[in-house]
Amino acid sequence: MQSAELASLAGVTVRTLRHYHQIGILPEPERAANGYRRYGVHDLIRVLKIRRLIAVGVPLEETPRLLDEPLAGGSLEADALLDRLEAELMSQEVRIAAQRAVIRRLRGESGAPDIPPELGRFLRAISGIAPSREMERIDRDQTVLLAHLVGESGLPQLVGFLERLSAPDVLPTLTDVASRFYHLGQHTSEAQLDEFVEDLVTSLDPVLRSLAEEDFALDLSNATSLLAEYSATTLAPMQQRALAKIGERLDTSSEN
Amino acid sequence: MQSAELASLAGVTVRTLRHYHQIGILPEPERAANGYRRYGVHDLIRVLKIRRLIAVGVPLEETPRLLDEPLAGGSLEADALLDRLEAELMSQEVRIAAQRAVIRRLRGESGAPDIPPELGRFLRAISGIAPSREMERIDRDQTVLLAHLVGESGLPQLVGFLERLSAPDVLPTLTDVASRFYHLGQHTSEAQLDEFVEDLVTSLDPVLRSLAEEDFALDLSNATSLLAEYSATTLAPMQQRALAKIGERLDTSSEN
DNA sequence: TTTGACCCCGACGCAACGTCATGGTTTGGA
DNA sequence: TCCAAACCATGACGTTGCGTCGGGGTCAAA
Repeated sequence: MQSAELASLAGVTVRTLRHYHQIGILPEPERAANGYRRYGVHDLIRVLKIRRLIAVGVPLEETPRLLDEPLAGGSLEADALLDRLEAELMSQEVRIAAQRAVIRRLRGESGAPDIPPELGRFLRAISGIAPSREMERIDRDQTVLLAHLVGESGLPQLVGFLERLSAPDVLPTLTDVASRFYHLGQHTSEAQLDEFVEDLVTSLDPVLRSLAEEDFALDLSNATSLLAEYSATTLAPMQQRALAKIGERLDTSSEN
Repeated sequence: MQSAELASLAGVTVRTLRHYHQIGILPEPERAANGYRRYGVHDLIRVLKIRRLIAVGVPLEETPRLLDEPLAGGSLEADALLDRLEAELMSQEVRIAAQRAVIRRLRGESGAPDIPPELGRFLRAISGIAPSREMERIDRDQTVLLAHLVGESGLPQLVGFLERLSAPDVLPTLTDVASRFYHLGQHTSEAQLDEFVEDLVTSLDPVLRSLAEEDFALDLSNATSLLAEYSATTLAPMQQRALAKIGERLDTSSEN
């Protein structure tokens, strides 16, 4: 037999045989006068065994241990091996299941694949009123950031928070406020800015208070600098001023 | 932010950031006077998005396509992407299920991991009478070879064949014959050899005939040379002679 | 004698980083 | 004030199981 014949008999490629020679798990056979390798049936058997082992997940380098001395109390070692292999498979299955869960939820929410699936529907609820794709992107970026900063444990809280904000009784107010926020810009007068802040606080403050009472407390204390940096680098100056004023108002009103 | 800070915030290693720079999916930020990279919150967001994508199975190189233009009719592309990802996961699950099935059967049969699990119990049935580990190994090797040569489609046939041979009414005869075959050697006289062949044919011929009638026809025609080579290189001369004689006897007796 | 179809060896490529090796910078504490 | 610890940087090799060139000999049939 020469290489191609052995390869086709064993169901592998010639390159595979060469690889097995290189890493030393398949002994080099004798050569013919022209330098060609001449394989025998024992080489075929060896390759077949190797393939059986990799089929159950054994790494190539470990195959010699199992092939060259499978007799000496092999049962124990074999059991341990099977345990290791199955543990590996189980962990892979867990990973795959998690990935599929995410994919399914992404499908259900029809969201982009780079946002947390739990928040997709809230984003969709607001995306309609964003006046530009740029604004949409900003919302999404901020969502990604927030979702990560609150951590896995904070995610349900965040979801509850957004659920409250997108409830039928609040949503119209919210979209109105958001739309006005989007359109803040250089053309906005000082009076208009103050009016916006006033409207926002009076319309949303009750909701925020009720949320605070319901223990929806998200701890973002060690993330404020990041969020501040985000605003500073992405929002229009007028929008930043609005945020600052809102912050002041909420601080003073919560001191009561 | 410098590297370590961004890395810990994003839940990755510094090396990972460097890798993302190298393959161009994360833009190099500006440097401080000392050459250190100075990251901003947008870099953090970018890394977080990348991590979300790889978490669902997107290869790193494809992330820019999804991150830099997720808005233009993205829904279609996103759906196709999810389809691809899920298909990939499904194929992995199939592979894993197959591997686990093999492992489970190996556990059940408690066989070595390099033999087909379906044949493990037959091997065990004979392994007890093999007079040496060498003989055991030969049996196992031959089994591996045979199982591969008959192919996936032939395996059930082979199993049926062996089932018949290891049925309670035949097994004692078989073990007796096998044991005598194992012990053939230089010390065996010509008369003893002939006697063995005779005994074997008379005791097993009926079984073989009944199997032949039941359509247990295994086509090994294009494998005879391999099997012959195997015998020639592993069996004792006397054992080879026995096989040859058995072959002759069966040929002539089947001509009837 | 010219194709194909074999054979050989050597070496790079892949995916997503881990892990040195080597050297500069900054900072808090003895 | 000086040192150790903890940052930062670049560069390069290692991992897994082969696929895929590139360059060059060998052997059969046409």
